[in-house]
Amino acid sequence: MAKRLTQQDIARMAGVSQATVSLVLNNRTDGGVRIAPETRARVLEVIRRTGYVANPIARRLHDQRNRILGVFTYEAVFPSTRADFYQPFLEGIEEQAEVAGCDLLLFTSAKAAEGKRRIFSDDSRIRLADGCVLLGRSIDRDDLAQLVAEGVPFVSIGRRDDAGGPVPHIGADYPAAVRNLVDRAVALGHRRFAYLGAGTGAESSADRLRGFKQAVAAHGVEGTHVQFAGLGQLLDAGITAVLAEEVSDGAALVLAARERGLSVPGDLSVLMLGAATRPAPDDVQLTGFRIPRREMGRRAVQALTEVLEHGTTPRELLACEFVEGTTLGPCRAQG
Amino acid sequence: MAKRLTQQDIARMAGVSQATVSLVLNNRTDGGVRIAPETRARVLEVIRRTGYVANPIARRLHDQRNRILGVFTYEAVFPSTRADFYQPFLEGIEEQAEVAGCDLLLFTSAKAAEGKRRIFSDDSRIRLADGCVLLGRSIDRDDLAQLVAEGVPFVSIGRRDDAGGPVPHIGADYPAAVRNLVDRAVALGHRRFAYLGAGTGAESSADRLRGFKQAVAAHGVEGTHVQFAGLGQLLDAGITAVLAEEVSDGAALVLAARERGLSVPGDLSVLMLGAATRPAPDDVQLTGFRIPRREMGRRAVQALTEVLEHGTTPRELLACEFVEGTTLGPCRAQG
DNA sequence: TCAAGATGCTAATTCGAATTATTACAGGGT
DNA sequence: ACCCTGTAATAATTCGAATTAGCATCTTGA
Repeated sequence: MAKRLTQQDIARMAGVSQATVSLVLNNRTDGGVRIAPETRARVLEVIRRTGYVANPIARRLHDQRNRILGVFTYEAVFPSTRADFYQPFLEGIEEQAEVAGCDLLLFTSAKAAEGKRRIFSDDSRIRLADGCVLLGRSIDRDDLAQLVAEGVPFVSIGRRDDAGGPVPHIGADYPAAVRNLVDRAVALGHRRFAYLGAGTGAESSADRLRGFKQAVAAHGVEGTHVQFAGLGQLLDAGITAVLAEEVSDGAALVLAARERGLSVPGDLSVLMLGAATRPAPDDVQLTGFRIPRREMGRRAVQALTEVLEHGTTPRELLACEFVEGTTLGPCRAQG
Repeated sequence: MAKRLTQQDIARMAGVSQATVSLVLNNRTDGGVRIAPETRARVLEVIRRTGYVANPIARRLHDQRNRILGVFTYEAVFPSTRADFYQPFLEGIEEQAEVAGCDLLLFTSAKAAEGKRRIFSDDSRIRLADGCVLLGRSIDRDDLAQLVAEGVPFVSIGRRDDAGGPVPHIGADYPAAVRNLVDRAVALGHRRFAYLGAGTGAESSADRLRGFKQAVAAHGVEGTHVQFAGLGQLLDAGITAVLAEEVSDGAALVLAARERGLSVPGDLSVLMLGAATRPAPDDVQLTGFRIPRREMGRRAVQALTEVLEHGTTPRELLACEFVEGTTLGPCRAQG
């Protein structure tokens, strides 16, 4: 394996110093730096002849930045079972990283204890990158707290509660998105709502439920929260509009209603709160909203560069776009 | 902007010298190096508390190892239009990188001149990684030659022709896979074959066509190569079995035949040569073979570690699995 | 003629971690 | 006291390029 040429080698060949080679190479003319045209030409000629290129490693050592942005996930991102969830985020991340001229480091080495990666372990590699984007439905609280405490530059995709300090994040504005859906349903005459789903655990779940509660309170209408529920229970309770946290649950409701000969949205309106984490049938056009995943990825990388440059703590919620499906209609229950 | 911690910082906090920190960090016990257990513990404690990791840049400047493997592609890998192609490879790459305890560096910074990234540019970052996996249907010949010439450790996914020297690669054994298809068709009575597709350009295309020519020659049957062809031309020429390089082309043929009231494989057998680079209708079950993409990704990373450890030049073709579809049947043309 | 200024280049240092050579200090034996 | 042998840690150097301070040498102008 032929040894790489160094600036020292070039300098020797051109009969100048290493410093001169560097100055010529970087075309420096500012601040009292002067190189005679013939010297410059001589150096350039040697460089041209030898095909020398600066060693990027050495170059990077000098400035502080590695131009590497980390992407941490608790699980592998490429398996097809996971691709649906991660892919849109990653698309945005990649796009913006390209703009920023940074490379992306996927922390595949993070040892998986109990099937789940950890950010901090015996030899955490998180600081290999200049900064890091965190990706996942929920992030370990202790990991987050440690990141904050240690001042690791990072941005979470998805809003996060404080963890010993504010957590920089780019999230989706679920409360507003859910309120919007309730507003529309109320305008169509609905008065009895149900929120179907966990509504707790991950911030994304809690935020949706919070938006739901705010909205029903604001309108003075009835709103109940059920973790699981069959179609029968909902109908028995006089519910006319269901907001399903999981798209697949919403879709299941629609299918169940159809099987019973009920009409959606005639007899029941079903709204979905964002995207699926489980596969959903695609023959049901649920009304709801779309999470701007790709945009979140982009903004997260932008935010990360802000963190790196100004040490700020950016927090931002992006609006979710309303999706006009076929499962929201006027309430025609007995009034 | 929180400055990165250095070994010097750790040393100060632990009340030792930078050299000691390095020795502890690398767990050096050989060659007369001794660190008192309590000193070691103290240093490790500071490291643990601060979450310090060695700057990969500095480390790489000195010796040669980051435990970072690069992944180079000429285009973004995450956009959904590209995900189908890259994802299975990446899945294998990620899986094996995890086994090897390495992180993956996606070269998103490579500036896109004319819409295409280049491996080598003014400030190539390819050497940030210990080694690199190259991914793409075709790889620029000049880039390849330069990689070989400069002794950059890398492995190409997909067979590559020599470029100023042998190119390390993990490919799919297209010739064997295509020969196998022809063998089966001949056994079913087919005597007039057509190869539909480019058959040139990327090695993967050329390899398929080569396998086709070998097979028809070996059997002494008729085989023609057409870049584009309508169903009519093929039938007029008495072709009974078509091997389509592009899955979508094969599927189109089948649909065209059905529209004409012809039976596949009754009147015409259609075989597909691997996977789709363009979307194909999924209601046609083409007979052909499956490219072991994920396995190729895995093996490429394994091969790369071999390159790194022993400086070898691994070249290997993986077998493609036969896919029993519904479009290959006995030849019932006039015989 | 001699200081002031311009010109052209280089020595020395820096970045962060790894390594080698070396020092410092015990305690033990004579 | 003196030498020897472990033991424990550090100073100094290295990698390749970028940068700064500074040293020669040559022009000018008074």
